[in-house]
Amino acid sequence: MDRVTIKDVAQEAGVSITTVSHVINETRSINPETKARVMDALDKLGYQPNIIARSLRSGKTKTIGLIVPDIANLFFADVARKIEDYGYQYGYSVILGNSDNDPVKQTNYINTLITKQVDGVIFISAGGVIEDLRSFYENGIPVVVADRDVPLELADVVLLDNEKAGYEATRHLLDLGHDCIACITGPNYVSPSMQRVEGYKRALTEFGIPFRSDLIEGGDFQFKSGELAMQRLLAHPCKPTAVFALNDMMAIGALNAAHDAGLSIPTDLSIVGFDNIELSTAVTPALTTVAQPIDEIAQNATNLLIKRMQCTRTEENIRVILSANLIIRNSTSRMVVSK
Amino acid sequence: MDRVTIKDVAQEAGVSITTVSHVINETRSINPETKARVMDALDKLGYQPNIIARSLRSGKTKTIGLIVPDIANLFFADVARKIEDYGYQYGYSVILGNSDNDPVKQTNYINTLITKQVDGVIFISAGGVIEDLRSFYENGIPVVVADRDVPLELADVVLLDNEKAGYEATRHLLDLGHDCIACITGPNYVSPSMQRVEGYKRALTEFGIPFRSDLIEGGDFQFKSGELAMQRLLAHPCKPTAVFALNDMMAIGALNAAHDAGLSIPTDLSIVGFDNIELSTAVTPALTTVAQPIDEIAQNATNLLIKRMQCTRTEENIRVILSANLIIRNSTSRMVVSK
DNA sequence: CTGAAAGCGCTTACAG
DNA sequence: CTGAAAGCGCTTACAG
Repeated sequence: MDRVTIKDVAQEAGVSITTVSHVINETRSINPETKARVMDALDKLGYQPNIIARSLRSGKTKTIGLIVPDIANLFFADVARKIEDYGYQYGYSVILGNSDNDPVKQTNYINTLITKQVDGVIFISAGGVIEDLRSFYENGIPVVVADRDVPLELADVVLLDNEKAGYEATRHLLDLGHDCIACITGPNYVSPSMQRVEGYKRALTEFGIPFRSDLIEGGDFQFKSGELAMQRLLAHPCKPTAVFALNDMMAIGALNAAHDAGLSIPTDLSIVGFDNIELSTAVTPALTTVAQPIDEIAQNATNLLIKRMQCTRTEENIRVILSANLIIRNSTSRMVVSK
Repeated sequence: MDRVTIKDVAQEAGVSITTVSHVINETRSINPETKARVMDALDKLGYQPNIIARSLRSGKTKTIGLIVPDIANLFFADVARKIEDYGYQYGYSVILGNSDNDPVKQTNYINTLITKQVDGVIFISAGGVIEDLRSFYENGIPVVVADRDVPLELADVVLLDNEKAGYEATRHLLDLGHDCIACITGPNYVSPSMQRVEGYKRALTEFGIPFRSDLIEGGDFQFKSGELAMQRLLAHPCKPTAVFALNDMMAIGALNAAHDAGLSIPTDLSIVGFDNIELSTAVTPALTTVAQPIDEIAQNATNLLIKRMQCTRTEENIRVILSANLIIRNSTSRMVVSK
């Protein structure tokens, strides 16, 4: 039950630990017979390297930290899953930190990850005191900022073109003839929310429709907030005939509020979501939504980080901007000029 | 930018590293003045212990592994979040492994966690070759099995009384007058699914209703499977008036299939789910469901594991069986004796 | 082609 | 009350 060490193997094979180490790591050429003896010993004793010792020596832990704002948001769950997959492919484990949209928890995680000596971090901000990120920098830990931009130029960044995506979603509703389009936003200190709203405004302007701030309802990207926002909108004098919710979770909340109010979707109200989580096809009606390229986000973030960790990239920080993709399903339809 | 070590601190304070170590860990009494000097040096240099070195020495990594079958299932996402919280409280980080219901990935993760030398593991099985668990045992890594039972008595176990929960859910439908009650199950090699079905059968028997295997549809605990199962049930000659889906994700899928088929819930069809994920209140109608005590599950699992890791418990393995709690919402109603 | 030894940064018997 | 030194399990210059 006691762990087998390189020393045991050396003894078994009758060679030095140096040789065993070189056999294991293939770091120098070894007499084939010696090598075979070592291999046998390795096998016989069931040697497993102690990576703690290896880490101490190399200064690398082969571990990356991932901080997400809300793991119960299926979008982040998906992103986390993909990042884990890609990390695994390159031999990295992922320590997941769920900041729960709480800047204090976020700070705690940042400190934990530093203490744990992760080799790198993928960071999806919950907002708050982003100065914390500087600690990574000061500890020489590379960071890739994903999904939500952060006003500190200390990291590579992988983002969506949220402005364009917001524009296209709104444009879709405008093309269907809607002219009273509400918007349920995320927290306004979060860059994707702000930028999608910018896109929304641009589309309105293009169609000569004045922007009305009273058609903007603030949510927090969770179900409940979408439901509550929709309820407020339903009480609005200018009954909106369409709603652009800045994520699917809130769109689903809005859908329910509308159902509860006896509206039929999309006849009485068109709804567009954002993210294209799996659930968006599972609700009724299936949600028209803006698909995020989750796989690309995860892949780019992981790749950039790995390059930094392995120092194959030491140049300037890079900004990757990806494109979203409107998916038209059954929650939107041409405005009915009824009543 | 170079890490500050205990040696730097010793030099700064003009003492030995032994003394610094003892100050840090409060492991022996130190002359107050010396102590103050060391504290100052610690502070001034911003010393952070290198936990890798500490781990190498102590053989402990203060890390626990958590293996879940599907992180995109909100139930597991919630469990994971809670376990992480509790672990954090005791100074443990959590490495999350998502087996994706894939026995091969599960085996991979098991090996990764062993390699990473986690101090303990909380294991929610995806089924498959559970013999893998033995490797933890052989490496002296304590395991707590949660949610899904495993036919190996090598670990403490935290489970729900699934039979009783299944009974109560079915009983609720029977009390409402339903007598043709379908059941959408999970994979049948997974203990909670089997046991909930047992409870379902017992309730039927108690009401003198013969069990009909053609009213059982197999799913995989994901949305889509609930939807597909419901579609099959709708084509069933004996139109069931009620469905017991063994988790909320499938219940929501079933809800949609029913909506799509033009049924109104609960008038035409009652649906009971299982888990009480947040989403169950966000769909329309809100789901009657069996609430799992997620917090208790997480807390018990974490506590048992911590005791094992700290060797404060060395006795026989323990089995904690928790109770679920039926929550009646709007997706179930008295059977209408119509048509 | 191979080995003895230093060193990664800690903790902790051992000695005084 | 304090310190010198061994040792955790590796990797890797250095030497031959």
